Amino acid sequence: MSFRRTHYCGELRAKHVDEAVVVCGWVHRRRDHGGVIFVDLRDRTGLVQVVFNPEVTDARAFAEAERLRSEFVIKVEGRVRRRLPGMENPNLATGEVEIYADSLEVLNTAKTPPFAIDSYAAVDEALRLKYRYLDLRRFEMQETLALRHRVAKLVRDFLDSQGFWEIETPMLTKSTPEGARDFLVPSRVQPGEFYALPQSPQLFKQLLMMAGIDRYFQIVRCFRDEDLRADRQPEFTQLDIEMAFVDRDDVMALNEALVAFLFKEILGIELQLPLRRLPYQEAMDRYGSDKPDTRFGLELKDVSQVVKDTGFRVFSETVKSGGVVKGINVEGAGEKFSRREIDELGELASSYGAKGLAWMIVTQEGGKGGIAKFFSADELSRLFDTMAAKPGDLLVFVADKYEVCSDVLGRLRLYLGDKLGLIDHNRWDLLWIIDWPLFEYNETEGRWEAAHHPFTAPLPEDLELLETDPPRARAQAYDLVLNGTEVGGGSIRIHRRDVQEKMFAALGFSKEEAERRFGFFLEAFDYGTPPHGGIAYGFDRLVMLMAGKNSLRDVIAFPKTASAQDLMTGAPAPAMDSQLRELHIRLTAEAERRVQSLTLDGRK
RNA sequence: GGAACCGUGGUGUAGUCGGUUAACACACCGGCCUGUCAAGCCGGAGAGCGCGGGUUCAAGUCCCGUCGGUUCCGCCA
Repeated sequence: MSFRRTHYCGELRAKHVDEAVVVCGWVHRRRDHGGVIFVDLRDRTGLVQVVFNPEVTDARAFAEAERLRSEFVIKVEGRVRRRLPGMENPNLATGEVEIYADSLEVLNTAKTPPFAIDSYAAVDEALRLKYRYLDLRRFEMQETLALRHRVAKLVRDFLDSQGFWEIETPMLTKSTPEGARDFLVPSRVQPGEFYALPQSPQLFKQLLMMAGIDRYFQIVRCFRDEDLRADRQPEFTQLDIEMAFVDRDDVMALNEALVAFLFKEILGIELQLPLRRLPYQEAMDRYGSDKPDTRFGLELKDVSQVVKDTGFRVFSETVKSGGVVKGINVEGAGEKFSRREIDELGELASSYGAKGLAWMIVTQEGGKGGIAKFFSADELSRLFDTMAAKPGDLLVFVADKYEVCSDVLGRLRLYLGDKLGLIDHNRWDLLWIIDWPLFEYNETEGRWEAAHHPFTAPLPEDLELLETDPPRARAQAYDLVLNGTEVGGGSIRIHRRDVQEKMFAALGFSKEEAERRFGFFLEAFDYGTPPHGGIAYGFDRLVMLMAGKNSLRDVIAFPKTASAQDLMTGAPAPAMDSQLRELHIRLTAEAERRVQSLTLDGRK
């Protein structure tokens, strides 16, 4: 059967007047005036008004039109007419014209959908996800999917023009050491053994460099079995890039050009290049974050030196025992905030891990409230100096280890920036965070770990530190931060076996363990590995920010809920006993009981 | 693993300090209607309040548990 569609609904304009057209789509809305019937016909390009007029339309088609309902799928043959003067609809791209229908074919009827496709009212997200194919019919969702497609297309165009090859890497692979929990896939053929789904193609892209591919990229699905957030899904997409014979500046320059290209093409924005580079340590000092939102102030100030001898013991003792006292000047909030709001800040600080939040309000006479009474006039004036405080300001302080102070105040800063409306949402704030530490301390495990991953090269001048003082070693790593969200991160990689072995040693891997986990990779170093480096973007996150969305679910066609379920397909679901047997898997008694109850309730 | 918020016709909401018939808008069904475009007018049907238990003379309203959604902490780069 041929549909002979001549145009998409949303593309009809005045220039098409008098043309005979065939359009197909869904009935978006229907206005039945008894005599004349208007149908807004929808496809992915937009709406066009179709007119069924008994004086023009043949009687059979008109009778059919009377039975049309929302979401019926129809084909209309007709003629494009200019709308009568005064009848144009400026809200519609096709509003200058309409189609006079000659014939109508109902290709499919439709039940009334569980929520309105044409409404902009918020719909319960669970319902949207259950009927995702209906949700995706909404213009807003289609626009986002189109944007995502265009970003992907432009990425491919740009990287192709720069000599990159798109190469696929395995989904069924071996666990890579990226800290997150792996999704495992049982092997039927090798009883008791498992594949891991990739957390990223890290090792493969380095092996491609070893293979002489020189420039590789991939838009690739990655998997991490950790709890979800608005900006975290268990399966997500990375834009993965790797290049050989490059240094840090080469990689950063290429990526700046890429991002500038995307911003210009998608958003019409000219980025100022090169992008700002902020050393990690400075970001932590000033913003308490390794992905600072620098669209607003409220910077952190270190007052340790000012308060180290004060009578307020919480402060002086902290400094004496090697901690720091840092604060934020919440400008104007001394007058604006109620006591209740200040207490809320304290509760927030506690929930972020602070022992407490010290505060005071700056007045003409000095300070009042909170901890003001513990300080002499002289101490207050030096404190206000450091904090750049003026009457009416609210000062908040955390006294603790450096890491705790930074983290707590960094989070409070974000909360306050939002609460006080200091964030300019029209600004695109892009910057690099560079000079990362190579290692970071894992409190729970009680050991040093790779801050980025164990293949990150140290700064050349810090190579020595790998053996003498690892915690001080800095990495040739760089993160790209957009409006306070990490959108990409990468590094120059280690390309010499001796350095890689030192790295493993610094991480406390025994020779045997390194051999067992990465033997194949270490061996590859012996066969001529070029210097190389790259980056990986959170593709969904990038699209989310460019689309102005707050949730990853809005830029993924079929996302999972916060409890990692797919409400449409019902995944995950119990497996059949026969499947489990083939895979050599037996459920625990607890899992067995749970599956039983799911089945009995009819939930699965 | 923890916390908070939410769950009332198909959808979005209201429902006060527990009180007798659960309200409104949209959608839906029928009728009228030849220029609307979130069409209009008239009429109608549709929920016992996520589920289970408890307190009470009486429970959308209070309590406990549970399921689901969302957000945050932990986790995750």
